[in-house]
Amino acid sequence: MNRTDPGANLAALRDHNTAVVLGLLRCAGPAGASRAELATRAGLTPQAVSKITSRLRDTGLAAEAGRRASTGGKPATALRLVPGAAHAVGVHLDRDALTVTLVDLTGTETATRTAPLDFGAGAEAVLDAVAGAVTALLADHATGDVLGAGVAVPGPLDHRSGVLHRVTGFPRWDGFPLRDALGERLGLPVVVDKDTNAAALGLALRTPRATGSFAYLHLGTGLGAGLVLDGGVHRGPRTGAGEFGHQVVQVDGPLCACGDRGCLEALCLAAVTAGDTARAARLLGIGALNLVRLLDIDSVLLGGGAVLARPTAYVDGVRDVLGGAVPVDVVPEGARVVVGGAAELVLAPLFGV
Amino acid sequence: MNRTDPGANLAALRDHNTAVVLGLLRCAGPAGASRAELATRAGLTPQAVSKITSRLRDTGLAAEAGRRASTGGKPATALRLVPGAAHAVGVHLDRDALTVTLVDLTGTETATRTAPLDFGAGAEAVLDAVAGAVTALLADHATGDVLGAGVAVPGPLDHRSGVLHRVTGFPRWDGFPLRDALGERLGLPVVVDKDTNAAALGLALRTPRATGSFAYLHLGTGLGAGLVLDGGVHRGPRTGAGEFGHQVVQVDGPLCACGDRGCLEALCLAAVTAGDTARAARLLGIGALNLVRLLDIDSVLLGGGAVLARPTAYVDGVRDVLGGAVPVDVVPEGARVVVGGAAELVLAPLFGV
DNA sequence: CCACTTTGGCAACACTGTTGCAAAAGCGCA
DNA sequence: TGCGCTTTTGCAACAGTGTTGCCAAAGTGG
Repeated sequence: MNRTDPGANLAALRDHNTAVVLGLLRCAGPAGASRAELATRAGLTPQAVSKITSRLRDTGLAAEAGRRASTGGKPATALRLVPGAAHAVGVHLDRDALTVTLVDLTGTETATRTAPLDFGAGAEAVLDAVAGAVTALLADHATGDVLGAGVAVPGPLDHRSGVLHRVTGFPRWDGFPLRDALGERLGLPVVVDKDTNAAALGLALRTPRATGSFAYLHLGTGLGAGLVLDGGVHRGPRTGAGEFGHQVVQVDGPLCACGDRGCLEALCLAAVTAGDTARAARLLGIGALNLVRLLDIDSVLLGGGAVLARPTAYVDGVRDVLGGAVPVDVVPEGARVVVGGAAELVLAPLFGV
Repeated sequence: MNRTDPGANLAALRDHNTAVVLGLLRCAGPAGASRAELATRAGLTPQAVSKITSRLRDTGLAAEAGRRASTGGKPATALRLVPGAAHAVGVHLDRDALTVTLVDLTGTETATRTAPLDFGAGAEAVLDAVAGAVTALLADHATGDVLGAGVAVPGPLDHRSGVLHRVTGFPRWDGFPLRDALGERLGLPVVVDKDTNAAALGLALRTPRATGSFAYLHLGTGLGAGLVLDGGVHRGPRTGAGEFGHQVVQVDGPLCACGDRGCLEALCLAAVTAGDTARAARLLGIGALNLVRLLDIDSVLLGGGAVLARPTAYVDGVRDVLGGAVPVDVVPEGARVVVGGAAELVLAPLFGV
């Protein structure tokens, strides 16, 4: 038996409950929620919620927001997050583009910039570009409290240490300590994760009534997945989870770049290249079906360049294979889901995710 | 964002820490562990551990077990679980056999009975058989404290409500409330789960230094999996996770009983029937590789009738496909892993699993 | 105008793990 | 043998959590 969750003390208890309340407040949105509502939803007593929200108001993270209509007694006082109380930077490093964004405590994007990028130019050049873009973004929209920067990168890496592994096609990045290097440049705490995981995290926090488990399938220059199980991103012990594209769906099929045969990614991308969207969508659906059956997830969300170019075709094709077992949709934010999710890497701990 | 883990109060904090300490004691085995060791491992202060273990000694769950050798100071007092302080019953309902077992607090099997069973005979007959076997088992090995009975069943069901879904080939069981019906007969709390989940849980608790994530692959009359992610059994919202056998690995392949084409189970079982163990093992390995890549798990354990009949052939075949990515082994307990795991369904909450 | 309901705060409380200090019990060296 | 040192454990007082009991505030509905 492993012990990943060790003993907890009173401070941990307080932080946990505070995160739960903050999460409920975030879900409630600008309309807010009353103390009594929070108590019911969190399973705490009203008094406990009163104490917790009192601390939050002292910190400035939450504030009262008017009265609700009465339901037969004293009208409730709505509490809501103060959006400007904290900010986070999101960075999306793609093969040919750099996107940076600034989000507030509620996850709303305040400002976004995009610039072309040559990811293959090496660490120094890319770090310069990122630092420049982030500094300019912060200068234009000066805010007091920037908690840190979340960075979404394609390819394998170690989430905890923030070190890149072998980024396919970019050997110069092998083993680069991105988190520490960028953290030093920016003078901010930095969190690094795979682009698919960032997107999945963003969706988990963003969707108003997100279900407990879902998969984000990203079909772009590659094919990968971000998995949210029981409300949290499943990264695996080595941040290697989500290798959705290299599942074998055709034993002894065509050779894939990874060396195996019949990988879903190879088949799917071949269909995309051939312009056979129907076949690509069907193959994507087969992979999704395998995943749904193995993990019993609640819904499937599609994204990535290929999907966003022909959204309805892919949604219909995948739905057709899944046969209504679970809902299928395209991510509402489109390509922005990744950079938004990157920023959420910084905010998520506040909400206990 | 979902809120599956709501607010916690002091009682929850105490229970959590108690479970952590009990889990560590169970890992320590008969040799036990000192208070200082427990404190380090749990991340608690020695005083907190002293208080917690004091409560455990009052309850009778733990006891002192002699002195350790000194390491330069006062020698430590070893604490260990009292095996007989609590017992649990495990029931394994298979298509043609019934196995019941009695385990103590440490998960050690005290007594086991096996009898032939006609699962298709319907609920009443099977319940009679189970009740008879359990009563006889308890009469022979009278112990004071039996916490409950865990039941492992093949086929889909709802773990939380204990209601069976459609058990393949046995329509008479559709929608049967097994947990409540058996609970009433036995006069004990009953927990129901899929056989593969029970096995995985047993392995998670049993293995001395279990890694955080692994998969138990069961190749018998069907092909299924039990998944342990981050130390806990992943069942999915509807207890539907682990449908490992119906992943498509051959697009447009041969028809499977489930209606799809190219399912791993159909291909694998065909190879088993044809006596082509090498092919069956290779196919199993391909499925395992898909799973390892998707979830980044630490190890793969094989079980089930077909595997246990030719263990080395399967282990070698699967290892060959996985290429050393993760360790592969056959479950040490053999077929008993399921009934042992069934009993652990009852004990697991004590240890916070 | 008066019950009644609902919301939320104040004060006292019970219980958690924590801190400070001391005793117990061994080792090692003079 | 005596002394200092280390390590383990316990007692007592403490800080801080959520809880309970009670009550004021502020609406609705008769």
